[in-house]
Amino acid sequence: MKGDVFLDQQTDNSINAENGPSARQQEVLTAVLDLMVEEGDRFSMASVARRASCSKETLYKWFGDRDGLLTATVQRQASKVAMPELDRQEITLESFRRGLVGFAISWIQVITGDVSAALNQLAISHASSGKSRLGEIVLNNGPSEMARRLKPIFQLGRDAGLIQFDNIDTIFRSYFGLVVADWQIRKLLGEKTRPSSKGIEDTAVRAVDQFLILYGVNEKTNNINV
Amino acid sequence: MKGDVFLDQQTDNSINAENGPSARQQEVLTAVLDLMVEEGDRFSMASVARRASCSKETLYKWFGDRDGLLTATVQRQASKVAMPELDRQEITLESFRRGLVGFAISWIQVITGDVSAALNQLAISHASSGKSRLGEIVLNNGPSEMARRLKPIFQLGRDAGLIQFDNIDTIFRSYFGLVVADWQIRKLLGEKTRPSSKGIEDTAVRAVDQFLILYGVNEKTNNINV
DNA sequence: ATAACATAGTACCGTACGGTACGGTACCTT
DNA sequence: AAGGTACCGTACCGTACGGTACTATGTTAT
Repeated sequence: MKGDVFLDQQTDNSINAENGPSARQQEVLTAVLDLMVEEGDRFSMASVARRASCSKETLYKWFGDRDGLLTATVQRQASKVAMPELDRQEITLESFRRGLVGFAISWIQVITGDVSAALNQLAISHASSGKSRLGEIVLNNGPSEMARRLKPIFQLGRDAGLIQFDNIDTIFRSYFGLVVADWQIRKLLGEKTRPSSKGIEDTAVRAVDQFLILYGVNEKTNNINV
Repeated sequence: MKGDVFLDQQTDNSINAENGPSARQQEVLTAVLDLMVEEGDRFSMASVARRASCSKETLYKWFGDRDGLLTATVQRQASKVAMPELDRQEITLESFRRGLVGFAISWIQVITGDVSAALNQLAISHASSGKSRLGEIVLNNGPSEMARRLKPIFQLGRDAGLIQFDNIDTIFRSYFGLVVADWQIRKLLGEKTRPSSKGIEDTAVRAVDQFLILYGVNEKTNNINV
């Protein structure tokens, strides 16, 4: 009998809440990510088991069901996608600009990469039917995380007298738009041609130039937020 | 025998190439679109037949297979999504600005709407596994179509001495970024809160203001493209 | 040593769905 | 009236897949 407390002595093998997935479990998640990149959402649990050399039963014991497996993979990987960092020490206009350009370059590289695209595609597929929280997770680790990282930087820039703005959300949205532009949606819709490093760099430099025209104080009268 | 020309006298009931889908066929496609909005990609052929009050056999006779049905729906609908128009007659700075703002408002409304989101989500899901051309179709009717409509407008603006730029692709990308910003990706990832009309208007006005700062000639020294 | 447990491998079950076949009906043409 | 065509409704088939059960093989703890 399934619910019998005397027979039901199995220990709990699902992901450890505090330590996160074990080494072996992470191997499995890596395999899942590979399959995501290769086949989108169309891989089966059997194919995961095959790829990871584990049994299906183990998958279910560890992750509950398919959704749990996807969620664990996205959760682990979304935060792992090499996200740009900005050095808070530097504070001259030139170093500030350099920092923003570097951030922009990394960002464009990430969103036009296969891993990020696969995660977003999967999350978007699932978001449409509201069955899982993958969309939320990716949103939280993508755009929202970028906002979290950038906003303090903008504030530093303002404190240093380099830029000015009223609304932190608005300035973030401007930066987002100028940097990401249509790169992401084109990639998500399957456009094959990835931009060259040169193309990415040019876009980033131009985006930051424009951003500083709009919000920089050195560029005199141009700021509409005064 | 299947290929026997004498026995194989059936007429071709698939979509007429020159006239497009018949009225009845369009009814079916409308039902499919509704299901797309409601359930994403997870509706079955049986549910389509039920909703459209037609037989599955008819679906297959008309559209070949599930992919054909999806393609027909996306193809018909993607171009139908109420896309902003710009009046080419007016040519003063203020009317030019008004035109750009109106276009931006419509655009944001479209991409944050359920129909557009459903089409993009479906196309993105299918793009990941490269099995169908839905991504291409949506890309062609979305971003690429916007570019086709906007570029001549920009050229008009340049001819009228209102804006200046070197590269038509670059100026389009700037406009795209400032207007679309993160609205679309957030919607695609399932963010529930739709922006208010006021919020959309504000964004559009701000985007165009910034756009004109970057590219307008009246705004003096600010243009980096001189 | 031996008992308890974890895991790989595999067989199996139920179901959902894409696709096909067929009977019945309405309409159109001759 | 008779034949043909298009269509609806439904039953059916094969397959793929999520999920479960069972066995065999270590591995660890006592």
